[in-house]
Amino acid sequence: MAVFDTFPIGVLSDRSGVNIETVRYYERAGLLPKPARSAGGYRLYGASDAERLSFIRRARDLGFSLDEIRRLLDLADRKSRSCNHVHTIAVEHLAEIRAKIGDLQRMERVLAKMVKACAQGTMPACPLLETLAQSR
Amino acid sequence: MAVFDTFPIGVLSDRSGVNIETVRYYERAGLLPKPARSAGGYRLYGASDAERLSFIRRARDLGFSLDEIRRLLDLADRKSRSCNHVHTIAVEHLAEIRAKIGDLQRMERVLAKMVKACAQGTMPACPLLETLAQSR
DNA sequence: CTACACCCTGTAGCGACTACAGACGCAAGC
DNA sequence: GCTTGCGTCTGTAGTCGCTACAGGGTGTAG
Repeated sequence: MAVFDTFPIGVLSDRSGVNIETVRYYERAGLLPKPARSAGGYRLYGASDAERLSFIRRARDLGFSLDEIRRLLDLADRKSRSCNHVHTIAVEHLAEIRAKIGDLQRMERVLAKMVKACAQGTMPACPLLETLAQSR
Repeated sequence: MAVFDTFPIGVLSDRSGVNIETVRYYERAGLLPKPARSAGGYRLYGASDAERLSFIRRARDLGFSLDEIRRLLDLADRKSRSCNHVHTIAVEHLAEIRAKIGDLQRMERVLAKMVKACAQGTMPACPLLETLAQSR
């Protein structure tokens, strides 16, 4: 019968799409539990580790910081799954994302205006540099 | 008559709104020239340094990397003010900003949907955590 | 038995700062 | 002239989220 099938770090890396070095980094950072080891000292992972790592990767893709993810994992681990806490973290994070979008859009507007004003030819003075040089 | 009036780093910091430590960092990073020194070894700055630092700060506010700023300053210093180069740097940077905005907007959509699906009450299972845990 | 891919630890690097520790400079008050 | 107290100096280490080695050990297929 199939016992717990375990796999080394390279397989985990391939399955989850997370770099080997990053996996070890997550372990050091306390996001992944310390895995079992083979006789020779190799890390041995199981299916639950792959799941956890996938969770981390998806949360990273959504822009959560490792600290936020740590808190999410804690909530999941403790099964004190008070949806409240999770909801709070997500809402705060959403606000951060929206603020960043706003900042970038403001930058975009200013830059686009500058670029438009700057003729691409070679000119005695560059309006782009001058715009930046002006004191406000 | 007023000779070159110079001022120490703290005044430069106040005038430009750039942290003292950051000013020294910019010097190490080659963005600011090495300033004159007082008999006691204090850095002595002049008006042109304040201008240069303000240029850097405004460019940073627009999201230019220090490397991009170094290139912009080089162009300005050499007076080989080929507007072409400056324009190219700005256009590339604008594309980066737009890409970032796109990424963040995608994150926002996914997160907002998740948050909406998650009732704020205390539930046995949290739809938010589950959404993240699902394999795709 | 050898070759080779894989894995191990530990350390250093990135970018753009920020935060010290421990020493020195400088101006004003007494 | 001496003390007080702030400003400044250098050098180093920390932050975040990785990534990239060096220099060794492990596991396995031919």
